[in-house]
Amino acid sequence: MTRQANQAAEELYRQIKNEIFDFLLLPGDRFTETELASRYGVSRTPVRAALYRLKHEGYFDVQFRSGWSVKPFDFVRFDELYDLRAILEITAVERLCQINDAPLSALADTWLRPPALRENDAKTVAQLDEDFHCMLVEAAGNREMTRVNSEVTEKIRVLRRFGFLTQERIDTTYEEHAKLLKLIQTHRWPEASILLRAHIVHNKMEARKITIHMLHEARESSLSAADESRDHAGASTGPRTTIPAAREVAGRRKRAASV
Amino acid sequence: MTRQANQAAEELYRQIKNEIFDFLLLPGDRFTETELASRYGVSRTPVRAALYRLKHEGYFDVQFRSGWSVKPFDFVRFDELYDLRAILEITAVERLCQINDAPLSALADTWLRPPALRENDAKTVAQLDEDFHCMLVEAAGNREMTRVNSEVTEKIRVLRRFGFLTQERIDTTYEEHAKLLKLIQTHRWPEASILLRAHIVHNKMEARKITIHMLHEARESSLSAADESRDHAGASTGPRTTIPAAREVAGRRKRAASV
DNA sequence: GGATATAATCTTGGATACAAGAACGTGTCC
DNA sequence: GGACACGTTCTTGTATCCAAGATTATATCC
Repeated sequence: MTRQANQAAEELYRQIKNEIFDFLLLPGDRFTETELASRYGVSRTPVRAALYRLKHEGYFDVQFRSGWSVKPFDFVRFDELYDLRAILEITAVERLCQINDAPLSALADTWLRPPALRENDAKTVAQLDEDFHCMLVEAAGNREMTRVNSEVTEKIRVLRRFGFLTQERIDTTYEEHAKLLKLIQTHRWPEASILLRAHIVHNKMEARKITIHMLHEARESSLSAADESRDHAGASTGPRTTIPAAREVAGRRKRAASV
Repeated sequence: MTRQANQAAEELYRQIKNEIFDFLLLPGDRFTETELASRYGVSRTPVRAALYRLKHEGYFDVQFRSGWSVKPFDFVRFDELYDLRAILEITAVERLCQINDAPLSALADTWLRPPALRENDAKTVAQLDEDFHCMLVEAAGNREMTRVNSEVTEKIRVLRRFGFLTQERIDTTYEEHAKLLKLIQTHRWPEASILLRAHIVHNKMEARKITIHMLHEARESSLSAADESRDHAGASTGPRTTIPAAREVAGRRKRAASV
């Protein structure tokens, strides 16, 4: 068994990204490489590799000799990401509508089941929803399209994760996904397209609304809010050694007053 | 004037990427961090930053304790990239067709000029062609779409650069671009879409054909072919200090027999 | 010559050292 | 209190060091 290349850096990349998704690192937060290095018990080298990767993906900024910061929320950018996602998914659905044996049985198993068997946990449904939309694109067969769609999906995860906090949103999601699958299977392209775009826009508005609220909460009571969101999402299961209250991160620096 | 962050690494990133575009680094070539570091007169640290960035963008592979290699050409992947590009550009054109004041005057200046004033140099036309297609997407106004399209454009540049070696290809490009601009200005969406897709597919086939030929040539006579393509494209104008014949790169390693 | 065991050399990943200068705190002056 | 000067601390970017093991070269045996 040959060791994976850049193991520590890869692991850090995932963990730090999860800190953003879990609102442990809030938009505008400032931090240093040394802080992360000591939190994770490694040297600055792999931390820098992970941070630079995340910077190139648009999550962080770095100021020369002055530290790092989490990019502030930019809802115009989120709109553009949602729009790009819609373009890719609608194109995928258009193509799936034109073939007879679209490989969607796994999705059908999850989304066409009777209401009694549906999932109800917000976190679970959020993950299922991501999988649904990504697998739709994947089924269209273009791996580059799939890759870009997955990246876009991750970038809006921080919003999207809050789209399933009410039973009404979960029910709507199940109904719309089921409807979409049926339209694809019966090759009803125009209706499928219209439904999917409405579905995406609807979710976007909902997620944005709740995100602004959550962000406000996290700002108000830093520690408790962070713990709550951590409990709630629970994404980081890795062997984190000593990560004392990540909200302490800002240290003497002031957090920028960004949305 | 505050210094740019990661200056050496950023510059290396551009230069090494250009080595790929210029066929100085051929698909399958193997090399080490130390080689590049001494070629560019820096330490391994910024080289590693640049290489890892390029690796994440899909240009390189790295084997733990065993060196780096240029990803072999994968024409299926190129097809998928061309297809993704077509999706983005056609969507952009669809949207441009629906507005009255599409900001395309700069493009019109370049592509609607009388034949006597046209560019004829292959390298220049290749750059103009890239600009045309990227600005078309940019004009649609979605920055994320623009960003992805630019990345995709770079990834197929290594093929596309050979699409303008004959006068016939240059003339066809001028005619089709002019036609497309007129269709957009007159809001003739279906025709514009069909023309653009045909244009992209046509260019793809042409570029692929020539690329296979060029690759073969570069393999046969390493040094001269490299120098010629360097002269021809001349992309790297930076302050390269001591870069002796980059084709020596492989050293004792064997180059994989990849397309 | 050809195969095999063994030693020398290379290579990456991560830790550490260092330089230039940005941010910060403190003391001083008014 | 407020502004400014100055010295300390902190931070990033790059170079260098080191460990583990992959690769190559060499010696040995048949």
